[in-house]
Formats: sequence, structure tokens, C-alpha cells
Amino acid sequence: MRFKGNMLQMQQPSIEGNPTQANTKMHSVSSGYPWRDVRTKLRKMGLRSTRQRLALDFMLFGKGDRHVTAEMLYEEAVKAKMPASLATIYNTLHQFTDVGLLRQVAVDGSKTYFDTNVSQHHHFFIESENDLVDIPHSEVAVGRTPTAPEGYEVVRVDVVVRLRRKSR
Amino acid sequence: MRFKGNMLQMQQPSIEGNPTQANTKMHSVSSGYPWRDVRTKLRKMGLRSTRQRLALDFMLFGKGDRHVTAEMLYEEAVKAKMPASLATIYNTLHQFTDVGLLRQVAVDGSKTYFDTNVSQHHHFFIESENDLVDIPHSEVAVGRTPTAPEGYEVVRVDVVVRLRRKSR
DNA sequence: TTACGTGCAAATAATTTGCAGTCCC
DNA sequence: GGGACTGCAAATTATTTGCACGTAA
Repeated sequence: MRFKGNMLQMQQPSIEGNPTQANTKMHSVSSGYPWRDVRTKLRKMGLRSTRQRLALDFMLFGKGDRHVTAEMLYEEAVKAKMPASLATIYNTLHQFTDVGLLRQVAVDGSKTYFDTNVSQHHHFFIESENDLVDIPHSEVAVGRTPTAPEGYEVVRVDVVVRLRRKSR
Repeated sequence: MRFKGNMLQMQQPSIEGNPTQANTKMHSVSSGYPWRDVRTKLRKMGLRSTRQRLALDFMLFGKGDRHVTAEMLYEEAVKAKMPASLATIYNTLHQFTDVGLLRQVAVDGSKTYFDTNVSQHHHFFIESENDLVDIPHSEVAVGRTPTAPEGYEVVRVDVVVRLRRKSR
């Protein structure tokens, strides 16, 4: 069974180069995403390889980096004929986040975005389109990590560069 | 001539901070935040000086910089005996934001924070306590603004430094 | 006077939870 | 077989909206 189809969409055609795989842990794109590796991966994470988790894993990691909301993944699953309930989508996204496969990104708005790229990087956020895009590593903006106040330590630094379509 | 514009710049890290002298008795407070200046300010912004808007303005700008959620402001208003309905609080926060008196800050979590400091600056966010604090200007973290992709321009850059209480 | 504001309650939106039934190991 | 997992619906949270009534200008 292959779910080759359209699956994910909604991603703007690259605003900047795509595969920022500065990250290296992701295998690839077209050749397919080895099915049994996923089972192994999940097992390693202490998660059972259920049908829906496998499907979601494919959708999330089968292609390059992605930024999804629960609702987006849900629609996608339905279209791909591998539906999972919204509740399960939420559970899965959180479980994946807990084991470090995903990372949540905070931008304006009420929705929560999950990023498949868990390496240190930042984002462009196009408010008008509600679209999130990785900032290529070469463009990194942070100079230095500010010193944390007494008694606290830095967990991580998030940078969100808000964009707007150029007027004219 | 501006109306106490500098108020918006004060860097007051205090989270509970100074003795709020001018707070509970909103009328005729000559010390901190002149009453009629507020009316003037609101009028200039094209907003009527209603009782609740005046009260909220006092609570928001009467002390140093603040980071509030609608719910927080609501509680405060109730305690200060100047209640406004939650709906009005939301309306007001958004109107103030629209005219540039406030700025929304995106951090994790479902709540929306409003910052009384609208100048360019960044934040520390203590996840365990859901607390937002300005990063002193001297600690600014961004080196340079990354180049925006073709056809887009940078609206602004937000930096959130997530903190955790040091284990020991 | 009268358009702008306000409060309340009902409506949304996003996400979570309770629990009976399913499926993986 | 038993506990982990799933789906559904109901519950929560945060925020918005519709609308009758109030009030600043």
C-alpha cells in the first residue's frame, strides 16, 4: 500500500529554498519513506506502531520539513484516505512532540503549529497567509543568547520574523 | 506635543514591583498619570473617553510596562472596583492595539498577551510560570534582520527566550 | 439627538477529556 | 489477554458576536 498521492498541500511554493536539511536526520523525499524504519523508530520511542501513527508519521516526515496544525493534518489524512480522528491527531502530535520528533512553534493566532524540523532554526511568518517558513540556516539572526536572569536558564531562543507582501 | 509618551518606554522589570500609590483611587491622581491627558489621548486616537476605557487605560499605563491577558485585566478591574465586562476588555485591548498603544506578543499557550511597551524589544518567557518579562534593551539578541524573501518585507522581528528555573 | 459603546448571553474555535470498544505485543 | 490506543461526543478554554440598552459628544 502506497500513499503516493497528493497528500500534503497548502504549503506555499517555497519562499526561499526548500530543503533546509541542515538537519540531516531526515531521509528522503521521493524514494519513499521506509515503512519498517518507521515501526522501528516508533518502537524506539516507546510508542506502538498503530495504523494511524504510521500514517501520520508518513505524512509528517515523508517529505521535507513541514509546519502543520492539527486541523491541516486531519484534512490531509482524510484526503489521503487514511483518516484518524481529530482527537487522535492531537494525541499523536503531542506524543511525537514529547519524544522529540516534532516541535511546537508559537506564532500569533490561536492555532498551534508543529514543525518537523526540530533542529535549532527560526521562522518567517507571513501573517496574511498564515504561513510559516523556515529561515535558512545561513540567514541566522541571533547574535548571542542574552543572559538569563538569576536562577533561570535558557531553554531555547525562538525568533519569528513577521513578513508582509510588498505593497506594490 | 505628546502625552507622556515616555511612559511607554520605561523598563520596569518588576513583576509585582512598586507600591502602587496611584492605583486604587483613579480620580485626580496627579502624581502618576494625569486624568485629562488620557481623555486627550483617547480622543486623538478616535476613541470616546468612556468610563471603562479610562479605567483600563489607567490600569494598563498607570504603572510601568506590563504584560497582560484579557482575563488578568478583568480580574484586576473587578478588584479595583472598576469592573468592565470581559467582552469590553477584549474590545478595548484590541482597539488599543489597533491604534498602537498596545502590542500583542505571541508565546506558547493559548492565551494572548498584550504588552504596554510598544517599542522594539524582546521577551523572556518562563514557561512554568507563564510569565513574560521584557529583555532589557542592553541585552538585545538579534544581530541583523534576515533578508526577506522576494516580494516580502519584514514587518518586525520577535525574539522569545524561553527560560526554566535552574534545577539547582 | 444619535452614533458609538457596553454588557450579557449565546456562538465559535481550538483543544482536551471521559470512556466504551479495538487492536498491538 | 491485557493494557495501550482510538474514536466519538461532551467538556473546557479563550475569544467573538448579536443585540437591546446606555451614554458621550
